[in-house]
Amino acid sequence: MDDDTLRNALARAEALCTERGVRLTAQRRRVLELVCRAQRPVGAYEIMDQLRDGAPAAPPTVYRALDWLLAQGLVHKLETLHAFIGCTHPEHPHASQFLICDGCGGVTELEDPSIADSLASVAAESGFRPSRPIVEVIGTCSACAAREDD
Amino acid sequence: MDDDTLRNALARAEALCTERGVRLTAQRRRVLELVCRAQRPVGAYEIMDQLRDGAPAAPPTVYRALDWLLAQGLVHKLETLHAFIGCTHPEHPHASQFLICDGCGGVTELEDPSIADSLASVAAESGFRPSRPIVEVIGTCSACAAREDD
DNA sequence: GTTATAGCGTTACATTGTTGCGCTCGCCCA
DNA sequence: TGGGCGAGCGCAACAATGTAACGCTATAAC
Repeated sequence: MDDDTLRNALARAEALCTERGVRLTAQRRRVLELVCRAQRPVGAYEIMDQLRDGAPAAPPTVYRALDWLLAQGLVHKLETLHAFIGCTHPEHPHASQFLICDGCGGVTELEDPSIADSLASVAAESGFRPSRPIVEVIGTCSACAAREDD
Repeated sequence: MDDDTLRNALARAEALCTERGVRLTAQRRRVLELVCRAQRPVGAYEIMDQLRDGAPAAPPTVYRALDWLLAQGLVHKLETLHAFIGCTHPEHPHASQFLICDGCGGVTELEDPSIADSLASVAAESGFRPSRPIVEVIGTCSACAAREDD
């Protein structure tokens, strides 16, 4: 994420929080900035490491910030990687899908209605009420696949 | 899982391994039996606890057995729970989906082609080659929903 | 201003998963 | 038939991730 995009993302987050009447504190903002800047999944302890310069933060501090950012939909957690990534469209609540490349570590966030619909209808058939649908597809991205095919 | 079903599952596993020319050793069988008997997600350390009677097993032993059982498709790992569950139809390779109730902790394994197809086509659009599609839906099962509605 | 509450710091700890090394047992083949 | 080879396992230590509990501080509401 280049500096402009990053500033843009942070500004949007700020606006969203104001609109919602919730507090994007300095800690939360610091963590959000680090997650967004990375443009790849970052672990909680990696965030802590980056925070050592300046005001160091202990695990509970970082996890509290991350939990809050998750609740606000500003970041996502990738369960298979134990890592976090900035949300690409936090304006509305959504059920995302993630394509995770195990070659380069890159992650693509999708928001495909057909998948969400399939999930919802299958769940409905069994009377199940989804609250948090998690879709993480491990595989090889097109760039890495091309490299492998050499 | 009642005793008959369990014995059946173990017998099927045994047959599959013979057919594949791989070794379902005593350790692996013990772990598989514990996972299948539970009928709910069990953690690796929970398995270790159950193994204390008899021959105790250290973490690497249990994880090695679990990794092997995963590779053979005899158990699944639920990433969101850090837990394992017996596969309900290990005969063929498959991409499963899981409905995970956060009320009772019960898990339903599905194998719905519409979801798998949606995932595959969306991945294909971006040139992504899926190797391990993970779908875990957290929510409330019908029984727990009924109880809540009281 | 006073007070209730959300946020944060700190310590200690819990849970989950891994690395490395060496021994043994079963299997293959000369 | 026995020599070697590799898969499997025991063991010790450790790494990574995530939590609990408690009290202080700063912000917001009245």
